[in-house]
Amino acid sequence: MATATKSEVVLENAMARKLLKALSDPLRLQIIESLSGGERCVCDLINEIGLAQSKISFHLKVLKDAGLITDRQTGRWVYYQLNIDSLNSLQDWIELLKESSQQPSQACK
Amino acid sequence: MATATKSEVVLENAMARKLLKALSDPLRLQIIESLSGGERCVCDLINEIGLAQSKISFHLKVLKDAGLITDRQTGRWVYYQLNIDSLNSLQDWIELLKESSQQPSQACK
DNA sequence: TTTATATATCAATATAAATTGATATGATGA
DNA sequence: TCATCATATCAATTTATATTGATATATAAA
Repeated sequence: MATATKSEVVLENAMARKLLKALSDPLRLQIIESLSGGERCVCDLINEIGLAQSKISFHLKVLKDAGLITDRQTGRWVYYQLNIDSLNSLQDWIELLKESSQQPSQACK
Repeated sequence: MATATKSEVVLENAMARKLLKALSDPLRLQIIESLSGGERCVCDLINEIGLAQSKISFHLKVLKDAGLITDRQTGRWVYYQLNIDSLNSLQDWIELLKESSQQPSQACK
């Protein structure tokens, strides 16, 4: 795993915060899991997940604003896809967390 | 990356949901980042983060319930540490998401 | 014992986020 | 042009979550 300078870590933290927030809703996770099988148009997501269109649309926007998904429009349809870069960033952030996390504390007194 | 059966994926999803929810608060992220430097007692966290004790305590409980951190008591002090297993699970979950996510959709019509 | 210290919990309140139902936008085909 | 369809947006409401300040618990020191 690549090392990171302090300022890179800080940048990653801000990004991680955004990503994690976006991933913290169960309906958004359903969307993410659906998209993990490949690109989907909104109409398919609505059918698959079986919930109100405005709801799906709202959560897609949250995910897109966080950079977790990208969209492309073709005619009337909009297709969404997972953004692999954001997932990689999140994995990197977790990797950094692990690095020196197992050092025991000094005893308090 | 190891493959996973369908049922393993489902299990991981439930765990991922819990972990992501717990990680979705900025104060909890501060705690996590502090613990990423190694084990800390609550008193140190309070000083480092500079916030009300009951607040820190509340968020530590959320993180612990999610399995992200473990605690050990010594005398009056309680020490918290990141749970590496939970971080690994999260990384694995992300890895699975990526696997076939780049397949393009069929066109809608 | 009594007192002090570290941490946890709780009820009340405040804040943030999600849902709903309606409407808007923008593309297509009749 | 008009009607229809896919998607996005919005205001009002509901629901979930975090904060606050006070109190409880448990350990240890005096």
